[in-house]
Amino acid sequence: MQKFKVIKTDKKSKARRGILQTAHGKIQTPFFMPIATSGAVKTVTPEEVKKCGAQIILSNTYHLMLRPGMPVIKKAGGLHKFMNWSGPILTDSGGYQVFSLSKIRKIKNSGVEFQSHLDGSKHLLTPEKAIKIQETLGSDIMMVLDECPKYPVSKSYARKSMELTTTWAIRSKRAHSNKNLLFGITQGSTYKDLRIQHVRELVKIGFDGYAVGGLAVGEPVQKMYQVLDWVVPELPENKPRYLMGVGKPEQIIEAVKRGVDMFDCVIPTRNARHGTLYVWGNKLGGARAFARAWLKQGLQSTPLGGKFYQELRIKQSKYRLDIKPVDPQCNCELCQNYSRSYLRHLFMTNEPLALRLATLHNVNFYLRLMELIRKGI
RNA sequence: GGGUGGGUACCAAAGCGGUCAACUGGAUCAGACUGUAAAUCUGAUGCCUUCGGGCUUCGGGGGUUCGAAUCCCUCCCCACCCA
Repeated sequence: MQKFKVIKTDKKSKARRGILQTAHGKIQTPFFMPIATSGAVKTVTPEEVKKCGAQIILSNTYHLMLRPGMPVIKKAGGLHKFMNWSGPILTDSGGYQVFSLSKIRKIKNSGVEFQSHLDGSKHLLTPEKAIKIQETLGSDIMMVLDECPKYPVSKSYARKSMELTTTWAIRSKRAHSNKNLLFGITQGSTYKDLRIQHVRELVKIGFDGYAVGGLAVGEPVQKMYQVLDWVVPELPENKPRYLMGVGKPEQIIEAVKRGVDMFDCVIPTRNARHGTLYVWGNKLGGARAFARAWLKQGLQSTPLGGKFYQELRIKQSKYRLDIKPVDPQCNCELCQNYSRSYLRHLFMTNEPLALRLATLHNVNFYLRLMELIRKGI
């Protein structure tokens, strides 16, 4: 059975629309996954996330392994039931924690040994174990365990790391025992020959989809786009492509134009909690035409100096007396009912409501963005 | 009326002869955030600056000293206790 189908391709770019079939339903691509690392999109409920238009969310193997632990998940009947999210869930393998928690982990051939940031206990996460945990979670899209190296890395290290990731990919695939999707993750840092070599290796192993990993870890954005230009053409047309951890709105568009179908990022949720709100920078009236323009003309020709949106830092004092909504064009709970002045007040007084409203707004923005992108293709 | 303890930057609060424009919180201001150890983190917060430094501050006034937020005198104010 074909689980991914491209239904439309853009004429002027490599952008494409598609449908990805998962155990918990179909997803329109390109899509964005709000992040629920520990089984919750911070500060909001799954019902609210769904209402924002989320088709799928992302969760994390490493964090759920430590807390609540698999016995709890098993007792609940899987992560979907545990957190009351009935849509698809993609789970990251813990590979990103190799990067983000680099101070408390050791890489071995067998896997990654983490020293828990919670209680100091040691946990060896092997490729097999990562798959097993993800199967226990009931993940619809599982990711192979990989090593996400920092930027910059020496070529020799990048090669070594990449080779390890390949052997882990093979072991992951071998351990994969249910019908849910398993994605490979391509690495190779910013080295062209490594990137190309690695995609080819992974395609040869064969996965349900392919992720481009190891990006947005500090490299210049142009390099990130360049890596996509090397890697995506090597990927099969009939498999979904996932750019892990990206990104800012314009980066998502640039990646879609390069043929990427899937995204996730903490930016909308984390920045919301930190008081940065995403606001459309131009009329959304002719949304479809507008989106099409972004895709075809590129961002240089769009308004606001290449940006079609603004980052509104609501804590700035200039919003103290601003009684306008955060974004008059937005239909979220925040913008429909509350002023900038009030939201700023909620932030300044540390009211938890601030985080919730801001999160709903940003998630709404990102999902709306994806909707426009899909319409534009 | 008597006694005791105090008055330090926007607030709170350290400092008790030089290394003090003054620890530390808070508040405020600005910035960062990319497969979430993040409702977090970084920086700024007397005035001026050619960024070397310069100038005016620790309730008011006076004094001691080479030198005072720090010691002495005096005045003002505050808190608590006793009458």
